[in-house]
Amino acid sequence: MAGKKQFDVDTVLDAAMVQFWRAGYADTSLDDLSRATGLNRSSLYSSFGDKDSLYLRCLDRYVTRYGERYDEALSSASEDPLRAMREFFAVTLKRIADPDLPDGCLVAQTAMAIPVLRPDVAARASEALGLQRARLRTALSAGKLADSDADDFAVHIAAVNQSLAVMSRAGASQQQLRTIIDISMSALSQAFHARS
Amino acid sequence: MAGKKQFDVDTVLDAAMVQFWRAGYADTSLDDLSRATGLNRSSLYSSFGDKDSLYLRCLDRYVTRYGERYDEALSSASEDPLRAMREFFAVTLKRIADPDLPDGCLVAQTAMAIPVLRPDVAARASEALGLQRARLRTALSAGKLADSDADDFAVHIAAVNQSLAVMSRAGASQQQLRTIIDISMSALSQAFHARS
DNA sequence: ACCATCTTGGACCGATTAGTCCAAGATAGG
DNA sequence: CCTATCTTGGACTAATCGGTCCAAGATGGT
Repeated sequence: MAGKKQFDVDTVLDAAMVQFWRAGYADTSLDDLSRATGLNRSSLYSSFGDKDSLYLRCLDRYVTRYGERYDEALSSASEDPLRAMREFFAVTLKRIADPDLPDGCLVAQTAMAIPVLRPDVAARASEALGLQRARLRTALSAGKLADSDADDFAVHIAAVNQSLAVMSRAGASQQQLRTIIDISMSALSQAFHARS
Repeated sequence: MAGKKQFDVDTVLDAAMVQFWRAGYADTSLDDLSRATGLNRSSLYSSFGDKDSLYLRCLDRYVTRYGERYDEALSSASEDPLRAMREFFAVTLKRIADPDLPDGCLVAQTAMAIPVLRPDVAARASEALGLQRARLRTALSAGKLADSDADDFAVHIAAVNQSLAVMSRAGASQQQLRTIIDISMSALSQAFHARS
């Protein structure tokens, strides 16, 4: 042991994640990462491997961090599924409203780049969307929605959630994003009332 | 007057458009464009200007081409707005199902890259989404939906349409895309029945 | 048939890319 | 305090980037 790391790994990963999130994989150079993290190329390589490895780590970090928040939002689904779903969307809205974070979504960003990404990175993005769908389906089932409806709404809500990423990038207002969500919520509400 | 162009401009623009659409702006090099179009760099430059100009032209081409199809789909809105809206989505579904075209959507692709694009290119993508919203609002109003509902559904449907781009990139099936649409259609159907 | 003019292919440029390497400095154990 | 070991900054490489240039060839008006 000698020569102590002169930076905090979590802080650096957050900075790299934000950089990738804002500019995407292709438009983020190692110089950009170096500038964003305050580390130079050598330290970046010795600590995190090459650009792909670092990207994968940032993507996992993103998926885990917001995955936890989505899980938490959905935790009350068995008692009040509509409220749980509103809280699910609130996680995304809050993230978009945060001025310290980029608009959009790192998973959506990655998904759009799938044709030019390394297969393993592309797979990770697809997995993340699959996980999101599974999360939603479980919550909707717990909220007593019929299985087939739960499947359908899980897909729909995951998609609408991704649409917020695109629309926010294009400058949609928080009000508009809420409108997008409200209409899906009204459909979900109908489905709950229709069941009996 | 002399030296005739040895290629068809429309064919070349289509090839360039597909290339940008599939790989995005940053991941498309001039060599890629040269390969995709069969033209070499000199001809590309002399005919279409630099990379940004060509991109803008491809984006306009995309917006115009599919804009016309969306308009046509919505043309029956005053008689049967629900059918018109289904046909609107059918334009997107058909495009995604076409094996000769990339998944996703060039406008969504562009929107996701807005933070790193030249301001005028970014503006064009936002305009395209605004145009889409306006198109939908007009159709819904013509279909006798209350103005406030027409505004809301226009935003929602434009967003859901973009979500199909993200989901198709991540490998969603036609069946899943249809499910996403159907739930929005059920909400729209409700709104029409609720009016009186 | 000639020639002015346009298109074309390929060589070329400086800048930037991802990734490597190593000498110099910092650190902690003994 | 000494030294073995780790981190760090910057120089470096080969490849690729967007963009330019020009000689050679093709074309159409006269």
